[in-house]
Amino acid sequence: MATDTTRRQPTLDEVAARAGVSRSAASRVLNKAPHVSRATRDAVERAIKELGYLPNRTARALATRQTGIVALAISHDDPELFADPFFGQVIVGVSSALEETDLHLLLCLASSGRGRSRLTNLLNTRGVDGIMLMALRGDDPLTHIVRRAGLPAVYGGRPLHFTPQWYVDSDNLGGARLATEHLIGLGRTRIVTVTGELGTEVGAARYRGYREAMIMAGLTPYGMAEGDFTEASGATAMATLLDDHPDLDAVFAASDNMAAGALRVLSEAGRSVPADVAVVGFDDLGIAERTNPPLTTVHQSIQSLGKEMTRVLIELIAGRETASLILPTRLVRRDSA
Amino acid sequence: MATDTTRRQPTLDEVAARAGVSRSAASRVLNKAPHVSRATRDAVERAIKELGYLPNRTARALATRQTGIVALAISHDDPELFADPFFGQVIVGVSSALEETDLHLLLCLASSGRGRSRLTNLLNTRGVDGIMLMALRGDDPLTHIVRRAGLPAVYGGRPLHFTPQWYVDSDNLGGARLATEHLIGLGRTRIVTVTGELGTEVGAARYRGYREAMIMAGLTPYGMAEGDFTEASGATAMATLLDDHPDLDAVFAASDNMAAGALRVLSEAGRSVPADVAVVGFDDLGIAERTNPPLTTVHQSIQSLGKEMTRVLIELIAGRETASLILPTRLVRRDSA
DNA sequence: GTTAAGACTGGAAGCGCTTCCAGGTTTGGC
DNA sequence: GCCAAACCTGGAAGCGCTTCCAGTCTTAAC
Repeated sequence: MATDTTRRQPTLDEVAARAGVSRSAASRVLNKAPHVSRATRDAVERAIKELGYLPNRTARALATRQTGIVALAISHDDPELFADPFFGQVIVGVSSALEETDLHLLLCLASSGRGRSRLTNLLNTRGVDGIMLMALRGDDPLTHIVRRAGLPAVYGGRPLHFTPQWYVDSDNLGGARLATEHLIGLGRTRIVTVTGELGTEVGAARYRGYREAMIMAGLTPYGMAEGDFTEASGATAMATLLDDHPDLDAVFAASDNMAAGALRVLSEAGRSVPADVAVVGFDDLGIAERTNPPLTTVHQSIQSLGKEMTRVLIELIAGRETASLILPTRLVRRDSA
Repeated sequence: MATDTTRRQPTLDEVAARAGVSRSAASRVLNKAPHVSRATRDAVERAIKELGYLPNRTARALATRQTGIVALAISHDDPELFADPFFGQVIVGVSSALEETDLHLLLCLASSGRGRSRLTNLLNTRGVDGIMLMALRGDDPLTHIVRRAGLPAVYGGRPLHFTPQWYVDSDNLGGARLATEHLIGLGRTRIVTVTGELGTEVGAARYRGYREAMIMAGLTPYGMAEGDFTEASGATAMATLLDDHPDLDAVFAASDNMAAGALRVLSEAGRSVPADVAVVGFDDLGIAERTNPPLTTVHQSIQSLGKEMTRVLIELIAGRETASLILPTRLVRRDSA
């Protein structure tokens, strides 16, 4: 069914023959290896041009044991959540870093068991040169699989209870502290927090940041309710908090989505933001500008996260020295606090 | 730098040796080829298990001339727009269709010239078995590149002025007609439209649907303004339309984003929705539920689009017969109309 | 008891590239 | 003018798998 314009690509042998040199010589000029005379180089290059030769990726991969492909694996229970702009940003970052290399990006949605086993197989059959992992739960089997495969691996974010050798993460702790300190600086004292899932490192770190800031300011953490980063969970959590602490005067939500939910509940409860209650979110991924009022939030650059992960992975693959890193976050002031 | 657990994977030769058969025999059981005796099969399978053998992807690819990888290329001027949930949905759809096969997904963001040349190279070096293309402008050079590569290719949406042999598209024309007819059914007669870019097939088709519905109902298209599918452009267009046709009583926006912009402008202009002006959008990708009031819109399933594209591509690669298709759209009634 | 049609099997030739090695040519320092 | 060191070169051996082919061995029909 495929169109038949598939004229067989010329091979290196044909190039060599046309240039009147051996295949090894041709290969050498192809790879810009040393020990090639000017004459040979010219002849081969001309032959390449005339034949429109392009090296076959697979053959080269077999000989060099390098596929030229890196995987980005996203592990999540619910594939739907992949539609979150978050992942789009990661991909944009990764792609931009890859653009200067001749590595390509293989995307693996490893949500189901099937997806995970496909990924395992991909790694064990040496289908990729390295892998980037995102959104892992603490006990994700993927961590073992990856470790066992013995492939260069970089984590985006750190799983809870396991710090991988190489990772890139946002400064969740610092960001949460920033947010809380901002609220404190506004004179608020009855500050509550809507946390993300505490079973994830992100959720836990942002909660820790809140607590640390409160305690360092001599305040006692005033109240908390756990959400799961979604808008709906933010609304539920906010409702609970209003019940338990009717006199709260500020809330730090560990995600913009949850902050949006909180904002809605607050407005329904007749509290005005920021007059009665100041609100700060976390992420700054678009939605923050569209809430009412626009959300003061902690900005993290997800594109940079993707870009840096990729950079680290490239170094790893090249066998060069590199290091994990934590990317800074910063407060973006809008109207909600 | 890579962890050293990389114990070299056993090869098929080793499996054959251990099973006491030839490599060809081993290969045959691996590929479930006929003409293998029970004894041979058992011996090989045991050896495979004992050695933990897994075939090397690259070697197999070289021998079969099949990489087991398909590309999804997204061409867009602005890589940022990739963060739109739209693409996430496509990917979820593609992944789910791929899950039952042993094909993997290579993602190419071909926005820049560099990205495009990387893609060209990937195709010409036989790096993938087939390709899916999305978001092409009418004159995108990618169409030529792909055609020349002579690889199975499936388009998601049709470029303007060029109907590819294989594509999967949403029924934009029908959807727009549905939306407009709904407005007409509500008794509105001064219906305007905010179009998407008319230089794209989607934009043009949705505009055509609006016109056809109007004319078939004996109404004259009441006014139009071109946007580019974004919220900002929708706001601008709406402002223009209000200026030109102060008495309009309904608007069909060719995307939910633009509808959201229109909604904002209408509310600022003191028009109440749907009482004064009824509004219908297009896409139904999440934002429609969050506008104020919630948006009546035309639903299209982007996940299905991705899934179907993949299905068609798989058939193409397998050399089986298949066909392009147009996916139905349907009206989702909420509060704006 | 033949014999022809199948069922198996292993050898060998690929797939298209890289890279080691040994031999042959140049260099340049003295 | 001599010799070691450096430079070039092509042959050949891989990389790990599939597949064609020509044999050998069964089977079963007559």
